[in-house]
Amino acid sequence: MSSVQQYDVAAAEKKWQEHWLAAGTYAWDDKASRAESYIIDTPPPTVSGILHIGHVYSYTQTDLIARFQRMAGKNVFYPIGFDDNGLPTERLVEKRRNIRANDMSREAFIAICHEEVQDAEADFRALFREIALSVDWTLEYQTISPHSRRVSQLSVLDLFEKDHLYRRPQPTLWDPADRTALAQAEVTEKESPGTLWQVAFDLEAGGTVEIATTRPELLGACGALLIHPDHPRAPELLGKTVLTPLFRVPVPILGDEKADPEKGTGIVMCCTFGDTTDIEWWREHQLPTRVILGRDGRLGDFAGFGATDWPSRDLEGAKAVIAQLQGLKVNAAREKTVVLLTEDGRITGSTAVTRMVPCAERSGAPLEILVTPQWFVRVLDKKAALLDKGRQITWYPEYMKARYDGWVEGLKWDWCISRQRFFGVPFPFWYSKRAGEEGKILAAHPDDLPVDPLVDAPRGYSRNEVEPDPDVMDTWATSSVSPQLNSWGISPQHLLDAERHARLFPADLRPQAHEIIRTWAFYTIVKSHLHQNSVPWHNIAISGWCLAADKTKMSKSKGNVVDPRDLLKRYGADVVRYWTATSKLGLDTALSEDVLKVGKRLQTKLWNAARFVMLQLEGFEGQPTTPSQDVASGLITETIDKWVLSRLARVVKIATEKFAAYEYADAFEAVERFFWADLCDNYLELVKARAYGESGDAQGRVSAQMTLWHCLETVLRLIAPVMPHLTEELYAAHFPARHAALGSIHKSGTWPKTDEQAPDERAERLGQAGIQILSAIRKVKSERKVSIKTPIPVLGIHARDADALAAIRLVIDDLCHTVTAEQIAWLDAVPADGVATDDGAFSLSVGTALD
RNA sequence: GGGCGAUUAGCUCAGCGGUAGAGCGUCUCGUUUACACCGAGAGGGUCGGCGGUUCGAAUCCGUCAUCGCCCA
Repeated sequence: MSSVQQYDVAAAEKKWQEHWLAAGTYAWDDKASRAESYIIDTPPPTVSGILHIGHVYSYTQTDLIARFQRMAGKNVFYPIGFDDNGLPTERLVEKRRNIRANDMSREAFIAICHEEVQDAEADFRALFREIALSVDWTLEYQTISPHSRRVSQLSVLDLFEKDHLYRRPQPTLWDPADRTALAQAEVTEKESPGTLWQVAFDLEAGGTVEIATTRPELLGACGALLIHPDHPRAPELLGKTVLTPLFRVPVPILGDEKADPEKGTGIVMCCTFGDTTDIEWWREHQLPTRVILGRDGRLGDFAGFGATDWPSRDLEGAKAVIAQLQGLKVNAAREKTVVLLTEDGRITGSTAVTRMVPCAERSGAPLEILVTPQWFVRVLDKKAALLDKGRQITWYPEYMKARYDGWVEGLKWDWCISRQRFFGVPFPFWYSKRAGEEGKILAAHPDDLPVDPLVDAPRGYSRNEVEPDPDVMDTWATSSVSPQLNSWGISPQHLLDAERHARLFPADLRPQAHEIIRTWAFYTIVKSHLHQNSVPWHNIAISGWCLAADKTKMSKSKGNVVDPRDLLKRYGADVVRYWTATSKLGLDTALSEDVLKVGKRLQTKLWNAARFVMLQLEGFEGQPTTPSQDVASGLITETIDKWVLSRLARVVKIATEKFAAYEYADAFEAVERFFWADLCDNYLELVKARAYGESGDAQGRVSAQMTLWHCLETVLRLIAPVMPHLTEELYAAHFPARHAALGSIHKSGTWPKTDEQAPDERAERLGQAGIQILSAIRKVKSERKVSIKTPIPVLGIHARDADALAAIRLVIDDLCHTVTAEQIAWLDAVPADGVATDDGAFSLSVGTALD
């Protein structure tokens, strides 16, 4: 028994964190079979983000599951990685160091990125250790490490070999601010005020056609007008040719049902490229490509303008217009074009409208669609298979799968994975400059990976015979291979460690925040499908967001951001973990001081209850086995003892089932209720007489001690996933021999077995009689405003029937001490002043002593 | 505009076909030898509105409203 009266949270948490790290408590056993293992594919956090309480929330949720699985006997593979690649890091570095990547050499910039990443990683590592994530730190990985680069490059090689990857110039989402191609998943639609202009085009044969557009600056890129076949003017206009205003380029009027007859004038122009519909029309009607926008988001030199596929009937006039637009950013070009159109008398009307503008999620800049050569992963032709993979994964909560399905069904673009950036994994490709095979794609040999095409050369070629691929991979392209990276195997064709791969792939669990289902979860499913025709994981657990106390998103501008390190300093890790354990998967949760305070109280309560139990066990020399065995062998004899052990058995069963179904909040709630209500408020009170040994009932005392021992020992294990430090501290202090044998309460196999003990319905029914009377007397004494210790000289009890009488006789000795009844009178009739118990089984008379 | 969540006691949330639950807060009481970061008791809700199915609905269906998210 520890003589310490107060639990020193900070000291204990630090002590055990250091111990676990040094002892390798959470080490994965690389000899464990697949069946004995539980594999977690932890998504590596992007280290360029700030440390957020949301990290604590979601990563702790994963840890609760990991700890349960480990204690339940699994060999848990629980790695953590850091995703440091990519644009987010570049932007952070540029901001922090006040530099521009373009102002220095690529090597110098990348070196700075590496430095910044070290600091950010250290912060995350410290936080994750402070909240006691039970990760195996020897498995830590970085997406910039040589192994990660090797696997990422192997991934694209495998896709390339299987023809799932292609590179060609085609319309691609383009972020003019960061000057890079983007994928559909990185687009966010923003509402923006705009104007729908009506612009009059001259029909070649005479007359005019009014079209409606919000983007008149693209007029020079117009390739056709589209009209719905049911439009009133369709019969008259279809097949005719118009001349674009200002540029005087002849374009056809085509019929298409995607032209909304209700919108604007019902006639629209198709340009290179205003939106995705333009691309569809361009493909379907084989329209010419007319490039007027540059990569910097400014109007360019209209290269090719005036040639046969882009002729003008007024070349000089058009060139004068071009000269005025060239170099202008899109918005300025729009204003200028409107001025020119107005001067030319072409604007016949305008309406203020709200447009949905596709913007880059990162930079916020409005996106353009440019034709650039990029690497694309074929996904559009695989929707059915990807939906099928989604069905093979169990989603927690189940309704989150709809987000995945909706995303897959709505895909419009193949997945563009090249980025025109610096800090990322380069593509292992070169383009031949040899005569006769110019432009031929040369892939690196798998054994040579990782390669830097700017430095290395493909086998059989010298550096000056090849042109390196200049781009780097999208950060998702590299972070979506974590299941392959950790299992050392990309595909049956590319296994780096076949045995390890068989043991680790697919994973059992993927934790994931809900807003990145369409990116991270989706891409990871794509990769495993294309590489291995497999799901990457069997289960995916979706976590919600941590909101501020006012239930809004935390944001710097609102000033309601909570630094997780402050929270940890104030409450300690176990209490913060408790807060996490009270909310369910998938749901957003508000940070709540109330809940944290309850966690703090639970911590103290457990500490005190453990002290009390150990006081009663001083000098106890019994050798407890399991509750049911100790009952069977006659060591545990008293009804109240069997009652609490049965309640305990029930809780073990519920907690085990709920935890296994990822319902850790329900699991822990059951544990907490048992501990506080059944064990502390009722059992510990009822058992005191025997535990103190004052009655001289030696066997009754042994039974009490055995029971107390089992209750505490089991409860500590049940609470261990949520409060790992406190339970380890108490287990080590109160069960030193067991603790020494195990090394830690958190080791594999320490979860209470449901077959160690079974609920005993008879004991529960009998014990319930005592609880009923206890409760009724507490009520009487409370109503009469007297202490529970105020003696009742004669407690009269009338039982409804023989069963009730038999039940109450079994617990009456324990009960008398608790309610301070000095004598019992068994009544044959319901007493006149009787107080009935809630279940009506008994009627009690306390006499006049309490009045 | 489509989809998905949420809407239950003052607050935070659980329950998801069979007589409304927990914790916090409130009120009353209690120095009971583990714990006042405690214990006992009390009060508090026509389960967002309206329809429907059912012997019976917070729970299933429809619809509307408000909030949030995802996607157009």
